[in-house]
Amino acid sequence: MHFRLESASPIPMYLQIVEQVRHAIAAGALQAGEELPSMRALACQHLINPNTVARAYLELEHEGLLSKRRGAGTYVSDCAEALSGQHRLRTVSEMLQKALAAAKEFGLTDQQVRALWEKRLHTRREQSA
Amino acid sequence: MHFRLESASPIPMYLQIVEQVRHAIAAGALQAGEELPSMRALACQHLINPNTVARAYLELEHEGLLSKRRGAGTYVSDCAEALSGQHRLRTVSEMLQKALAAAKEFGLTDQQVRALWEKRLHTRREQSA
DNA sequence: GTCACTGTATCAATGTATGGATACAGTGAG
DNA sequence: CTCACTGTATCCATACATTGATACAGTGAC
Repeated sequence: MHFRLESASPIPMYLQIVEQVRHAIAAGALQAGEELPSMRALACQHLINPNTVARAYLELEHEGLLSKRRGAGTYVSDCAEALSGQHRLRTVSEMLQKALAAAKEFGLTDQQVRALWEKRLHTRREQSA
Repeated sequence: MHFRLESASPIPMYLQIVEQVRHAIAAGALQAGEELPSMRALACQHLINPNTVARAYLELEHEGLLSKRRGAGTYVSDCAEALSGQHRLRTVSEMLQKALAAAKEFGLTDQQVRALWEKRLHTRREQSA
């Protein structure tokens, strides 16, 4: 597992780690049971504090993506891939929910909302093409 | 203009003011040219510091919704309603954009995204009914 | 057991967000 | 002008988020 961490980024280091691990699992680059770099190893490699890595791994453990064994190491949990899928769907769903809530709060009509959606959807297709 | 401010809320006081002014303008409760309560008056009324109100009014001024005259008072700017409309559309559009970006990042198919959208749209209609 | 490795726990340093205290400066009615 | 009102600017207190320093505790190869 290779990390690209930028201390200058506005995104906190521990979140960069969290997101990159999540992404790697989602993309299949990290398989269930695979071992992650130890907290100290990763910390040394990127000149950061082990606590920072610990915090990232802890959050990922809470999400069920990682499972740690004290004295042994940190591993991708068995159900990581399934959880990852659920997590992705839930995340996008919640973002859409919030956008719709804002639209309602703003008093936009269904027509206006649908128009925005179609516009964005087309923009997206052009970008990915 | 009546404010409902809760110091216990997780939303900062100055943001509560910002949002309520935005909402009042969007709803037409505040008309162009109308005067807002002075910073001190509003601060005294809600037992907060004038600086907090100043911060809210400053942000609203940056958005173009308010215009201040030192020594005179704070007023709803002439183009507030138009700006408000643009702002609402842009905000919702950006939220949809972010949701779609996340979906793309997660590798969700167009079908999955559309399914989530339809589901959320139906939920919304039930709620508002 | 010993030792070098794992993760864990506790406390401190720093930066930022939020809100407050206080003094400064412009406006306009009298 | 004078005075009571406007907004403005500067500095401070507190809380919280982020990161670091350091010591503790479990594992497993030898």
